[in-house]
Amino acid sequence: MFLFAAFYSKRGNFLFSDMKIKTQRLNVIRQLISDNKVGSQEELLNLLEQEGFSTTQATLSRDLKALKVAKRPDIEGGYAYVLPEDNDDKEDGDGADVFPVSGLESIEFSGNMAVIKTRPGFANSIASVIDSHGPYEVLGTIAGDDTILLISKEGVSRPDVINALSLFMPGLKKKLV
Amino acid sequence: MFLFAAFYSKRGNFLFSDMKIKTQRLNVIRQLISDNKVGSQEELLNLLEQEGFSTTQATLSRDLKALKVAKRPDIEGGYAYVLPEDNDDKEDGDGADVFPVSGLESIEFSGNMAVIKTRPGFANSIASVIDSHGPYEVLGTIAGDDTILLISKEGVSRPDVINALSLFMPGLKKKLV
DNA sequence: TATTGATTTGAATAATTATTCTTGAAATTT
DNA sequence: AAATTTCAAGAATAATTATTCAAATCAATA
Repeated sequence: MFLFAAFYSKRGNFLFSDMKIKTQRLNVIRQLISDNKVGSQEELLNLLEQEGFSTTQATLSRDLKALKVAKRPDIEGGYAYVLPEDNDDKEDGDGADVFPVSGLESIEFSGNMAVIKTRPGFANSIASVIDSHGPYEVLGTIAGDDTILLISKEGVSRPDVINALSLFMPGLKKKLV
Repeated sequence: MFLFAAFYSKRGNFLFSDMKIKTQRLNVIRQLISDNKVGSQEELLNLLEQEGFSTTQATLSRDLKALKVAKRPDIEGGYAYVLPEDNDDKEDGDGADVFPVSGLESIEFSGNMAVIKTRPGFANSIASVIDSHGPYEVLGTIAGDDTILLISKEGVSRPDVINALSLFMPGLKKKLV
């Protein structure tokens, strides 16, 4: 008998908590959407099945809302879901930084928090970028002059936070302490 | 009896052609969406009524598709339509140019075409920006090294083209010859 | 251990949006 | 001037998506 027991849900998925499986699913959804052209929730449902996730359209609707995924007309006639970061087509060759990456110094975790150091005066603008994207994994931020305190949602791992932020903060991973 | 007759449609709208009224409506839709927070097509329908446009949900669905308007979850729980350019939240204070505006020299019309002059080597990147946004009013572009030829859709006026391009080409109006 | 509260989720349903089918008006051709 | 083609758009409907409601699970507390 183990001290740390694992559970199976009624749907047969391995889980330590509902929270955990939900976060996993959200991450997979993000990947699926950015890799494939997904035109409907039913389509996404099938892709998720192939990844071993069994769920329903209702849940997907909620997930997509949580991830702030937009549905937009595709150039090729149909529709496609897009992640909040993908909205502006990246790298047109000349594309300057939309994000003030230059101001970013470091990011380091402690517990369910991260401390982000910036160049003096940059904390607010960077924090407001984070806030405006409102990633699911982030509970909130407080910015001083050169430091941001970021509180992550319970049950969310550090890689989850890093991945979520990286979507709109290019080069973030290089700043990890 | 006049040589140039004006017509009224069965719906009582003044028009010289269906094309004309459609283009007008598309422009108004763009404005309404960027000014107000519009959460559904029915809502948009009402706003359009107030602007003097009488139409149906079916037409709006088609219009929004033509304009490549996306529907995305709003920060405040609901949903909101967003123009293809608005996708990234504007002016966070530090916002650098996403668009290579610096390369733009001039734009001048002739017939249903416009000739856009750029700094040497910029034509392609600028044209690809235009193409990637795929505005309704633009039929297509051809880029050389420092010149772009833009063909506008029939029935579309010059201001229509300018307005459409201005949405993602800041400062364009100043370059008008 | 019961109880309470908070969360996630599925099923059913409501609401919304896309499309089909058709009509009518304008442009084009014969 | 007919005849033909093209395009816009409404009505109806199909398809899709959001939400309501109930059930189940986990966490926290008495």
